[in-house]
Amino acid sequence: MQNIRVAVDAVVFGYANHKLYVLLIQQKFGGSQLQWALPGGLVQNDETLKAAVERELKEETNVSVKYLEQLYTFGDDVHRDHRNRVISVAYLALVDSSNIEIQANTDALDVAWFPVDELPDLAFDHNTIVHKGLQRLQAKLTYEPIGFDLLPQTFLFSDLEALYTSILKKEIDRRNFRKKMLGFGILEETEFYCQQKAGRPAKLFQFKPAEYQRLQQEGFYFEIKFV
Amino acid sequence: MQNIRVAVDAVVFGYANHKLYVLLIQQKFGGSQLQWALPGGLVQNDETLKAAVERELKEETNVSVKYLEQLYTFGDDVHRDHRNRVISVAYLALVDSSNIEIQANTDALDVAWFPVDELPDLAFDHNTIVHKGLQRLQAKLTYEPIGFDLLPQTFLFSDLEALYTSILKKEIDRRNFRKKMLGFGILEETEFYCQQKAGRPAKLFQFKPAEYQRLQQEGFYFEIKFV
DNA sequence: GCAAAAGTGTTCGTACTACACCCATGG
DNA sequence: CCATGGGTGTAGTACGAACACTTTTGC
Repeated sequence: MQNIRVAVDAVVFGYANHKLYVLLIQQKFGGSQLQWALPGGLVQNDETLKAAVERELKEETNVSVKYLEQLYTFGDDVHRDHRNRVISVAYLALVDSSNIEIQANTDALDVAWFPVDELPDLAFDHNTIVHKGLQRLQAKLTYEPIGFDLLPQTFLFSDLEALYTSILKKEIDRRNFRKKMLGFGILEETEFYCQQKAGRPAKLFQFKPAEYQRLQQEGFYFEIKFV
Repeated sequence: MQNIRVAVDAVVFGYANHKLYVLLIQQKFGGSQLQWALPGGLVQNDETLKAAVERELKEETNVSVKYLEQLYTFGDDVHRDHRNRVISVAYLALVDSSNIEIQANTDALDVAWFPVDELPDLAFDHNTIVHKGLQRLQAKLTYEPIGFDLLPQTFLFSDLEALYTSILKKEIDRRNFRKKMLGFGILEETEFYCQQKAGRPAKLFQFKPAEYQRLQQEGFYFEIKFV
């Protein structure tokens, strides 16, 4: 008789201060040590996997995501939990973290953003899962315009550029980057300018998803490459 | 109480006659209509997901694969089976089908290769799974040298080319293709020639995985693009 | 000698790379 | 007037795209 539990976990990325962050929680019923973990939990009998992720995120962290895709299913750690074997379907989520109030909801003791480069030891195999999520994000950034899901609706070009360079850990020429991005025709200049920090005011841009879809159907491919 | 079963299914691709094939089985205890289905079955409590796939493939079809990767987890059809909900972790497998004797083993009534373009109605959501597998294969062909896992160890350049054009359904210039492929430096000319069918005899080539790995670590990227 | 498939080079255009100076604002 | 970050153009190069004839064999 099969005795395996099915869980979902979410790697939720946010971007701020020129750094990539992961959303972590401390579970109420953690037992032994209070380790940080990815938000997630068991799937209910009558809900889809995706619905389960969304429910857990709401219950535990109060975020709602801008982008969500299935990442990978981790099920090879046969003894991850000593009572029942658990396999975990991991999801990758992106949020505009500037626009979000996280809070520990009913099921979580605490919730916080951690810079992805400075993670503590996480529960179970969650470090592995985050790593896989980061790899996926890095790969997808180069061939799908998903970076915009980490930014506010209108954003500065310099932020977009910093997002790419910091997540991919590669340098890039500012002029070439701008030329290429604008060349796609999927960005729109707004009439607004940034409330300055210093220096010359910068135009705010926004991503045009509809235009991207249209172009895509014509055989257009988004692609940002670095040396 | 959670009541969900965990299964694995494999999309096994083979290549022959300039066509891509999928390996299908008819299950012994299919119940109602005898539909064709992907090889697969329930995961045992103490085996990894990958081991489960390999076991089922052996039990049902007697193939051993050259390439195996996790594809996607299908779990949103809450009523796929009316007694228990089942989620299925699908794997993508590639075999050198010229070198394989398939046979219905203990658990299968019948086993056969079907051209991927002429599939019957499959059990459950298996048509969807095959489709996803095909998409993944098409994508990976262009940025990883996995086409070789569908070919015999030594092969003709014309076969390699036909593999690409038929799976990706795009034309390509023979000279440019050859130039590019050889330019990578991951192929080796053997001293053998093809037993002719007609025309000028053709050299046999082989893939050098070790050389590919070496280059990869130096930052080399395999990439085959089409218009 | 002809049918069938294999093998091979060059030209052209495009797209990426590298690179440095001026601009607009706030303090 | 200076510090800060924003905005812009050009020249060189390398790579992909297009394209057609010769070679070797079997029959």
